[in-house]
Amino acid sequence: MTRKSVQEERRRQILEALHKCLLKKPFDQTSIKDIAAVAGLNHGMLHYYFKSKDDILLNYIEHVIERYKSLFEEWIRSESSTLENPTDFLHACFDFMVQKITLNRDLSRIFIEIWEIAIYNRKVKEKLRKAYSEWIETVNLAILKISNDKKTASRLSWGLVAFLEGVSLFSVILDTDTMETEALLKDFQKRFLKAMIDR
Amino acid sequence: MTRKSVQEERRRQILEALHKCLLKKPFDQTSIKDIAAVAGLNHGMLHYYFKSKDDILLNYIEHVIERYKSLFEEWIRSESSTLENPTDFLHACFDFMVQKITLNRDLSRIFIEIWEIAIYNRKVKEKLRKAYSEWIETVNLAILKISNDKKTASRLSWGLVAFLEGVSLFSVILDTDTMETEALLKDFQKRFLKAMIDR
Amino acid sequence: MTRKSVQEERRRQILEALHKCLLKKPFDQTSIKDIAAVAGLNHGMLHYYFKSKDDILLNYIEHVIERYKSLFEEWIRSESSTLENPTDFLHACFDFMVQKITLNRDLSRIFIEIWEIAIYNRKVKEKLRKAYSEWIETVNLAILKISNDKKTASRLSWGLVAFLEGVSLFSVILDTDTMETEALLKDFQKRFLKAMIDR
Amino acid sequence: MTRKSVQEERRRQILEALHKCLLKKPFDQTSIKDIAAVAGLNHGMLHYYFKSKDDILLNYIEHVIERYKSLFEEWIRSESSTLENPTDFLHACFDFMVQKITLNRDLSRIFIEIWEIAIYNRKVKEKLRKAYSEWIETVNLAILKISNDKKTASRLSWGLVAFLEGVSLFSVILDTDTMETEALLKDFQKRFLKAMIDR
DNA sequence: CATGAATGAGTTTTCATTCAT
DNA sequence: GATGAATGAAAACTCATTCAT
Repeated sequence: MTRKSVQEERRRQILEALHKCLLKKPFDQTSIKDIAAVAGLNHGMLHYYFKSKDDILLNYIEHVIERYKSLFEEWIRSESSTLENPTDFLHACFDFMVQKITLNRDLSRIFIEIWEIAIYNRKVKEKLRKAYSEWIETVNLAILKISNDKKTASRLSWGLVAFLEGVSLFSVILDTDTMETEALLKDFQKRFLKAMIDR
Repeated sequence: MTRKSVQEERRRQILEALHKCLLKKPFDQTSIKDIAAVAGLNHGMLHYYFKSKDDILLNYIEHVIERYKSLFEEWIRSESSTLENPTDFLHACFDFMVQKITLNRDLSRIFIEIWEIAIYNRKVKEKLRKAYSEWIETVNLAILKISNDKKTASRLSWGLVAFLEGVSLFSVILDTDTMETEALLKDFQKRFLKAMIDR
Repeated sequence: MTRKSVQEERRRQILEALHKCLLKKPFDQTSIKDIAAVAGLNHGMLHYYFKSKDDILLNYIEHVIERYKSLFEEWIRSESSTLENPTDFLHACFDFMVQKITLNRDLSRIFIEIWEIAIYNRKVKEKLRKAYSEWIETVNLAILKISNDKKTASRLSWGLVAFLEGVSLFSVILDTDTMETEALLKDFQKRFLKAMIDR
Repeated sequence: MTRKSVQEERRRQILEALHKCLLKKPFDQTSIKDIAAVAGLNHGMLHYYFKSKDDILLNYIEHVIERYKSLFEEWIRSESSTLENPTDFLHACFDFMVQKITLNRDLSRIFIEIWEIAIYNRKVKEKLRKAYSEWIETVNLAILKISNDKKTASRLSWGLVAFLEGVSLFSVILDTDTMETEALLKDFQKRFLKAMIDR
């Protein structure tokens, strides 16, 4: 492994360790030593690879966002050819988002943590805003393929993503059964998404 | 002022100070001294009136939830007589929730903080779950007055509240213009709520 | 009750409350409020009746010492007439000390606390020294009635009281069964005390 | 210096600092910062090397007990060969205990502190009980070599150690001159120990 | 006399960060 | 590149004491 890649590997190790830590404790209550222990590294190393504890957080958030963004992009690339029908694509898109994001409990927990951080941290907020904007825009583009009402498409995409995040929040806070949440979303998809788009 | 009322006054002062603090910093980064300074009290007093920092938080959350619950109940009491038509009532109910809760930015910020705390704190989670369950149930009852499909009503109320919380989240995270958010919600109300209910 | 006696009554209440507290926690870990709660008084009153927390302690120690001193003196007064035989008196004296002091577990615990305080507190040490000196002198006088060897009598009394305090310590630290401790002391009395004195 | 030895060195430094502190102030009034100052360390280090203030105390007590236990064991190993006569051994044993323990004023002060702590602290009490039991047993074995009466040997050893601890207490509380205490103990040894054993 | 609100110094403990080895 | 010792700031919490009512 090249020197560069060792560095990258270590950095990823650390970010993944933070991920595991965040499933147990909020960031503020997670110490550098906690993360180091989970990463199997000496805590001094974390300061070698990152400027500060906050720097680790910032990189972690970027990392999570990137991961899901590329997952999405990859999926689009692989599916767009097979799903040429815009309506089918929109449905598949909804399915993907629901399965990979909304119903992913660990991810939901992590994002609630990230939302909170964003509220008080300008940099994190900016990253988050950008990520959500892109997500909404992707949905918007899919909707625009079957609807010419720009205003409606814009609001619909915004509202749809907001709805999914609300569902993700509730599934965690209310400990809703995943099957029931899924059924609810399917129901929603059948009735509303269809109705809306078919307008 | 009587002894009793000094006690109550001080406790309220402290909870309100925490409220102001939470608009600036997350709870974990808010020290007892910070709260005391905002409340204009000696920090020792906070331990005189509350068992611990956590006790302040728990009381604060209860206080916020109670405030909005009673606001809601009061509204229902004052409106239920004038809105005998179930559909009108449901719309008015939606309006109320949107205006007092969803579009209340400070409240939204505070709740994002509370969601995060709930993720890692059983007691807070329980309080939150109870509050949301009651809110959903209230909506459910309103829906049931115009629909006999229990399953649908249940999902609809759950989804509606989740949607509102998603919107509240996005309006804060994306810094969406309040007017636009309001318009979006009105749009939603016009198209979907109506459609759904009239089914 | 006169004003004076109310004062005295309150003071005694407080000292007795401290006594109860000391059976549970060391003085340093006993707060003024703890004592007040046990005494059934407002904690502010403790500062009205005593100069400071330390002042309560000093008065308490004096109080305990006085109580046992007067108990002893009273006993001597009541017994000295019936026990004219010096040897009988010495044995009765030993019995009294063993029963009232050495085997009194609560008292032993309290005195271990007082010893410790005395180590670091000149005033307490002085009080304690005086009390032990008087005790030893009392025993010395009893011994001198049956022995003319002043040096031996002096050492014997000193050693005897030291022994009793060592036994009291061990009965508490080693949780020795009281019956066994008593038997041991009886044994000691039979063999040594007798032997020594009869010399 | 190796890593390991730095650790050990620091820990010893801290325990010795506590020792010095305890000669001046009771443990409860000795702060972590006091100990750190005497040890010449940053107070944060004390929490690096020990879990808590209580952990320091527990280790200190163990350390003191171990030190005297091994001193004793070492002495026995070196003397047992030269003192084959059981009576001589018992006398030498008594001499050793008197010189190293009973007449050691600093040690006596420290132990009065430890007794007090033991009264309210189960762990400390257990350690102390074990140490005294072993000490008593050692004496018991020495006595059994010259006496076949098990019951008497057992009581004698218990009483002898209690006596020595009582003397140690009095020498500190009454500020008895060390020479006089020593003479008293020699006297005791001559008369009683001999008498007892020769029975 | 009695109350309990208020003060402020002091305590243990945690931790991000630095740095010599 | 590692390691772990060291620092120092800051946290929550306790409490003797004072004092207005």
